[in-house]
Amino acid sequence: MSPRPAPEARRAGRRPGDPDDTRRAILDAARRAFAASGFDRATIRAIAADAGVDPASVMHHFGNKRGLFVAAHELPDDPVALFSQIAAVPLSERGHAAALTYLRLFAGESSAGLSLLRAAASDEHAAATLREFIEHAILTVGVKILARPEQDGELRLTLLATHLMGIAVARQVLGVRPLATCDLETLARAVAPAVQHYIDPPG
Amino acid sequence: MSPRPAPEARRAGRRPGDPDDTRRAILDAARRAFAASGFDRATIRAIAADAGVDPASVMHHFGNKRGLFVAAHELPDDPVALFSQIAAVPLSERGHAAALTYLRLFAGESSAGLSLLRAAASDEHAAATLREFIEHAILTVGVKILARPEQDGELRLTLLATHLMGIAVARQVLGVRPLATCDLETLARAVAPAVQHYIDPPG
DNA sequence: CAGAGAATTCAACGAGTGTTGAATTCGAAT
DNA sequence: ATTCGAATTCAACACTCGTTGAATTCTCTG
Repeated sequence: MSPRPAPEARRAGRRPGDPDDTRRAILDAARRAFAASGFDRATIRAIAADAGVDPASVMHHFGNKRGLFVAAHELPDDPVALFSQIAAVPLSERGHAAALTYLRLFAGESSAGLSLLRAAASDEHAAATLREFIEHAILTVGVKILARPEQDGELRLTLLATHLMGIAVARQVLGVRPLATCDLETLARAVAPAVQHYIDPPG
Repeated sequence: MSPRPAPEARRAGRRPGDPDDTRRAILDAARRAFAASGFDRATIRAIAADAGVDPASVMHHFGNKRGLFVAAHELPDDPVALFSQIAAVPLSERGHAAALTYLRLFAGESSAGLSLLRAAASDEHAAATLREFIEHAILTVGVKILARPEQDGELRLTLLATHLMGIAVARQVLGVRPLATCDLETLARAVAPAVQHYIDPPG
């Protein structure tokens, strides 16, 4: 008899308010889902449900699943600023600073770095994105943090980056102890000497 | 008129020969597929086709997809022997030896280590398997390669292992240069000092 | 040689996925 | 006020995948 439909059913049609709120809610849910489950296992239906939205709305805003993934991984952080921050500290403490900076890049529940890393394991597009970020960052700004850039600098910086990426994988993806139950600060202190070695090799 | 069916059609029924050949062919194809595409994207249909076999035959031999995955990742190598090999060389060269041993663990097109690593990115079972292998190997035999096991030995060994795992990820999953285009020997030489630091820290 | 059981294929089911088109409602420009 | 377009939902399609049950052929034992 009552003219309104089922109490919990949302009718079709545009909602009052800013549509960008919907967009942001979808992106947040997508980042959480991709970081937790990787590209394949994260489903648009689950992301839409988490964002309180219909799956078709996700398609409307981002075209397809890959478009959503790409939009969710546009890095707001400028890598130049990231590395400059390391180069600003004295040479003897750059190992610790670099370790902390890199580890933070992959920490957090909806970290774009972690999400990209997870996806890269089985998706060539994600792997290419991460590869190009690493190579580009190293070639353009990374050498600034080195003590003597002339000799094998590119290789050393790459090893530095992959060392810390490996720690992030073990910590956040595999959950290897004692890494997973260790705060970033003490972890950075333990890694600092090795990282410092890549920045400023003796001899 | 000819009584035989279509030329390329294989009839149902048991084949002459050793059924273990089929089993081995399936396992080989599975290792290739899992290492190349990860657990989710590797399909039983593709594995069966690669092995020249019907998908139902895969189910008959291994029960389900996870059973196939587990069977394809039963490690033939004894981790104890692996680490003893490192402990056998003089202390000053253990960094190089450890690097080479670890990197080989993930090298190769159908490496079980690489395959497990790829799968671990999105599968909790695979992640647990790899985590337990790393933790167990370190706790039981890894400490033998250390110069002084007493102080932070567990953490140092874990960092060593994750360093080299990170290199493997960058090399084989992401394809980061110059790592991907570098042979294992020169790579091991470049990493050796950092690894040595974890085995025998100065001071 | 007869029969049990294993190996193999075939065809199909059922579940889950990304995606689409139509219908509906709101905001903004004219 | 009207109209156009954007946002949103609903229902459904098409596809792929893992898995299953029946039918067929081989091997092995007694």
